[in-house]
Amino acid sequence: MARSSTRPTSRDVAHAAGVSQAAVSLVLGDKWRGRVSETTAERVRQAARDLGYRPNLAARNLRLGRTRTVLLVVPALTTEFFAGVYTGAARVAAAHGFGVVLYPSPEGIGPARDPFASAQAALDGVIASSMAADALTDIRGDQLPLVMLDSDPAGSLGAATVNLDIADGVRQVAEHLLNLGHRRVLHLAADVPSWTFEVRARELAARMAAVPGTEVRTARAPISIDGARTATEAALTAAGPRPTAIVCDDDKLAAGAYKALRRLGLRIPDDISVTGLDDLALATAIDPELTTVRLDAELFGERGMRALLAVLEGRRPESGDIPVQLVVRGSTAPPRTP
Amino acid sequence: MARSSTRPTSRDVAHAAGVSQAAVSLVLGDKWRGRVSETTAERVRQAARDLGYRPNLAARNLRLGRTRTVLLVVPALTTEFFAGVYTGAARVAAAHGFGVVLYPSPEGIGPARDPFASAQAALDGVIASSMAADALTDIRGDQLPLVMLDSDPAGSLGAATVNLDIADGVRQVAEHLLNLGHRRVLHLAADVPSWTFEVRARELAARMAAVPGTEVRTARAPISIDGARTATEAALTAAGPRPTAIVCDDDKLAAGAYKALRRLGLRIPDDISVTGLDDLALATAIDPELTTVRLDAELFGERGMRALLAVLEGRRPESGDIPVQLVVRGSTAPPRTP
DNA sequence: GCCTCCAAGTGTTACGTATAACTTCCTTCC
DNA sequence: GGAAGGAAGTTATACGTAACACTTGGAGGC
Repeated sequence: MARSSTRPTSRDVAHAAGVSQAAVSLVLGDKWRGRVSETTAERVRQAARDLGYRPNLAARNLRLGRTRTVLLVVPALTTEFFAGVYTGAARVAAAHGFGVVLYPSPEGIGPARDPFASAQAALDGVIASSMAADALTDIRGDQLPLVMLDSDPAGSLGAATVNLDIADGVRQVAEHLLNLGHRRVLHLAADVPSWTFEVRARELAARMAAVPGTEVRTARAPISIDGARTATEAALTAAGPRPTAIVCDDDKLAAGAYKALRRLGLRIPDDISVTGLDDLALATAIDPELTTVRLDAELFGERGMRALLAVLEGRRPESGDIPVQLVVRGSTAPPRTP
Repeated sequence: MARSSTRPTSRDVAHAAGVSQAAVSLVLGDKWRGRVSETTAERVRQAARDLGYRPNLAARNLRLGRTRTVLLVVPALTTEFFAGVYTGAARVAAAHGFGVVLYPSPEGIGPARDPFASAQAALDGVIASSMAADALTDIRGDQLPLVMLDSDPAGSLGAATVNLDIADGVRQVAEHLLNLGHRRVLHLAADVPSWTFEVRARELAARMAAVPGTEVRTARAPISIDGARTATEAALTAAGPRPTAIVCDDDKLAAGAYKALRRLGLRIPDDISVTGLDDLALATAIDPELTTVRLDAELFGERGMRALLAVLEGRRPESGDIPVQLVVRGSTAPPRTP
């Protein structure tokens, strides 16, 4: 009988089934067709079940030289957006026998900022959000296959990129506001150095500038409700004509803008329109519901994982941005008076 | 020179430094004092740096028979609550040389529901939220050290438990509402079979029953804004006197209740009071700001990890529930008329 | 001058798995 | 009846690391 104190190994299973360890490996690895008889295979499977055998992953990983595990580096877990990205990536990964380990780029996790130290797991590759760029120096150190999410295709050091078509989303927002008649816009920008936010600023400016008489002012805020509230209040109490619409870099900032507007006694959308970007649950929790751009987070994660699998298999990753769509709700309306 | 195509091993480092592989292991493992001279040690470290050596974790894990990696099983990533739990757990883990791998119990991730298959990594232990109970059968299969978060201390099969003092939080909510004069309460309950929600129902009922003339009705809803809205609308349009307060099992449900009340033309808190539980960012994003119970998610995670470390080292985990605190905001007021 | 002891290493092994290479036995075919 | 070939396994090995047991050369003690 096997030693009960320690986990059973494939050798224990072999002994119990009266075969060699190699046979166990063949059977459980599903490579036994034509090499082991059906009856023996069943005997092995039964023994494995009886002993509660689980293969030692460390040994398997060492032997195979790969782990079928990838790391997903995200900026934070505070919104369901990256939860969606994980879900999509994990679904594709599972279909290919891969696992996904999550590394939330830390804010205050402490000294071990190294994702590899933190995740301990041996990895085959990495998918990283550009917003978590601070964690990436370590990653480029190892030369693990890398896929960047929402990152500048030109400046990614040759890593494959998968992008949402944020530029088009901002374009849709701008057209929507212009069509409603807005000309003076406040851009509530995320105070985070990341390509995905630079794109918003650039595209909004370009689109508005195409129409004469428009004006875009910019306020910067950290991505938090309170930070956005403060920045919005400051921007709206400053000198000059009040903007008729606020374009926010994401929904969380928009929620902060809502709070500022309530404090200032301004009504949405009567006095001022507000738009977001993400379409989180938050967008329909606030009143009025937020006009925003829906991002398909799960598809984003799926595409990221598929791109990484392509890199791992030496194929070229699928190209083309992921489409996004404006969702018009109650927070936008024509400006009151021209 | 080392083969450039494949990752350098400790043997490559040894060769470069002109020492044996054993010496490299001693130096880099920080066990060289009195065994290797300072100059040799420095030479080894330099060689390791030059080659960009990273130890092969699979080999180390196999050799040591442990991975210094634990799995954190959470029900979902859709709120910042479990992000906080992760942050706390990861902080403590890092201080002890451990890594934390996240397994969000899937809703629709697909066939590989097995956390071990999904996380691939070899694990030393598991911390699991009771809300993710569906994933736990596999976990009990292996006899990995296990710590349960927010789980019935009596029914946890001997696993260590770490709990928030939810009962006390509900008690505080009930006292607050009773003091304001509320007697007819609707309990908007999460339609999830979990101890942490059972506690809420039990404690609320007990506390209200202590005062004569009180009445607690219950509505069940899935934990989503829309589900909560629907359930609340149904409950409030049913026959019988309208409740003067709604006690929600968490903040997300409260946000749904807000939407239902807006649709029904009822004002908060004038017509009806609402309370939540969690104190998410959402709680201050909605209008009026939500009276709720603040849970210290990070401390929860820290305590969970410390308990698991205790189990791994054969010590007894710290006992005692984690205190929580009522935060009174604008969503509660005395009922209009008695 | 010989024994002891310590510093500074090296040789070797085991962890558990997957698989290439080999063996053995039985059937089939000419 | 002997060779060929396939079915059903087994034997042996390597993956990269950590650590135990051993070696060597010199310093120190009496």
